[in-house]
Amino acid sequence: MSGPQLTEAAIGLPRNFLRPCLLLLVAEGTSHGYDLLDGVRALGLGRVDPGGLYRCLRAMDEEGLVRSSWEPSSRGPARRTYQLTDEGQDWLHAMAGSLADVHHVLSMFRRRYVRLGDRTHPAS
Amino acid sequence: MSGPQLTEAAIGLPRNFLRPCLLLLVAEGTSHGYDLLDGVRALGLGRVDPGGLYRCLRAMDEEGLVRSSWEPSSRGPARRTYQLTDEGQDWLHAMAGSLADVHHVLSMFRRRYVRLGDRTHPAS
DNA sequence: CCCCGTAGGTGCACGCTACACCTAGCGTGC
DNA sequence: GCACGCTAGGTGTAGCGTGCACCTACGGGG
Repeated sequence: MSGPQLTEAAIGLPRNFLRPCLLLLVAEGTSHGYDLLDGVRALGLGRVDPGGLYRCLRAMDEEGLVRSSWEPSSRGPARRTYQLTDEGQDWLHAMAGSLADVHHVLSMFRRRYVRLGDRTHPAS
Repeated sequence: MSGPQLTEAAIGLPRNFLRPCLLLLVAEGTSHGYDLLDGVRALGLGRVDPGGLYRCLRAMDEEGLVRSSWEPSSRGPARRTYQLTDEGQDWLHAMAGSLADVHHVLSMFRRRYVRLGDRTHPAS
């Protein structure tokens, strides 16, 4: 019963993709969680659940990749704002490297897939 | 203790990436598991464990994406050879579409990341 | 006979993910 | 003042893919 089992032909995003996304957004400008939620959605990740996002931010805070500070809001409850640390910047750089690798593998896959289609029904 | 937690700045490949890779390889030509192991490594996935690969093949067999048949080998034990079904081909096509989406998201990320670098230390 | 290489397979624990659900502050309308 | 809704942050938990370790079986050579 163990092993890959899908009822839909969907491929997920890379594992841990939320982290580099959040680091990137925080690097682009200090902001708070609820705002970052929109940011990651805009980055192309559809339907991100807030729970995972806050957990991710918390984890990165504890690991020292970001630093957080509570700031009162003029309207609504206080918000926790995040800023990137030097270590976080290093990680972002490293993760960008890994993502470039993934990007390369996907390009390879696509090439092979297209070539397969050419073989099946060669264009004029 | 739940939530993302990494000790190394590594991003994994997309979830379920083994499936489309195996479907692609089987589509390129009928072969057996032990051979596909080399195939996926050549596709860019480093260090694939045989266990997961066989489980994946078994699952796709049960789902009807591939069909398997035992064939005796001239030297060594018998091998299970796999061939793609029509349904498998549909899935491969659908997965290629999903992977194209992932590829696009990664491109977006990369653009944003590079632009961030330009802002940090603008080139002449 | 034992060992090595080929080929296929199982058990299990870890960790990310997704879904549901909850608390608390603040402003507005009744 | 109170209910309500919006903003903002947070927890609990089950599922499932993944990685690691380990195992069986066949065939050939020393």
